[in-house]
Amino acid sequence: MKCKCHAFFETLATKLKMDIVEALEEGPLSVNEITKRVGVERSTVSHALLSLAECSFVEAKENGRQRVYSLNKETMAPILRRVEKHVKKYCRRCKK
Amino acid sequence: MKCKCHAFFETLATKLKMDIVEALEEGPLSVNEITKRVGVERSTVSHALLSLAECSFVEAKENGRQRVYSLNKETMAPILRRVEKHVKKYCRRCKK
DNA sequence: CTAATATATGAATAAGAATGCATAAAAGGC
DNA sequence: GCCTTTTATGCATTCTTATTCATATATTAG
Repeated sequence: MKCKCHAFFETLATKLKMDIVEALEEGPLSVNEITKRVGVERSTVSHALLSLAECSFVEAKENGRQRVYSLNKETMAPILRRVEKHVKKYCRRCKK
Repeated sequence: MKCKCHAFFETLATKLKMDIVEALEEGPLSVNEITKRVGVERSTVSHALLSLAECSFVEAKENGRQRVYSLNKETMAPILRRVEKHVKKYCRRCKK
């Protein structure tokens, strides 16, 4: 990497944000719907979504007073596949 | 992802650890050599290397009193390529 | 225009993790 | 066996970041 963008990984480095990413793998969701699934404060979800959006991991579409977020699958899908592969092969904790 | 392994990203989420990864992209290095390149305490590098090794991002080989670390390219190479692609396309900060 | 719903923003706190120092352990040279 | 080199470990401190609360903004309904 030319660009020392550890920010890429920082942005994904919490359970909440990965929970959000996983929720969005199924399809676009509003902030409210996401909040219901991940079980934390709405404002917390907002903060997380904004940081994910800043790095273009998710994208927001206005829909009336709702904001519907969807995953940047172009980037995320292949990376998540790779991660899963690695975890399956190497991670002692995770493969339980 | 079935496995909620945000630990995957946590482990890569600091400048130091990414500096180490980048140094190792060229080829295996001892702790000392790595330390020279990244410009922090040796023990700090040790700590970072251990956490990288725990997640199998790097691997250590004993060589006398040295420990030579090398990158798990199988996992890291494709992921780093993807990250670079994403950054080039989306990251405003990073593409300067 | 007022009330209600949906989301974002800012500031304070709390939590967690990185870093560095001091020390230990392991290996090799003399 | 002792000293030197290399790396690791444990603990204390310092940073950083996530989270929450309180508040603001925006949109729609009535």
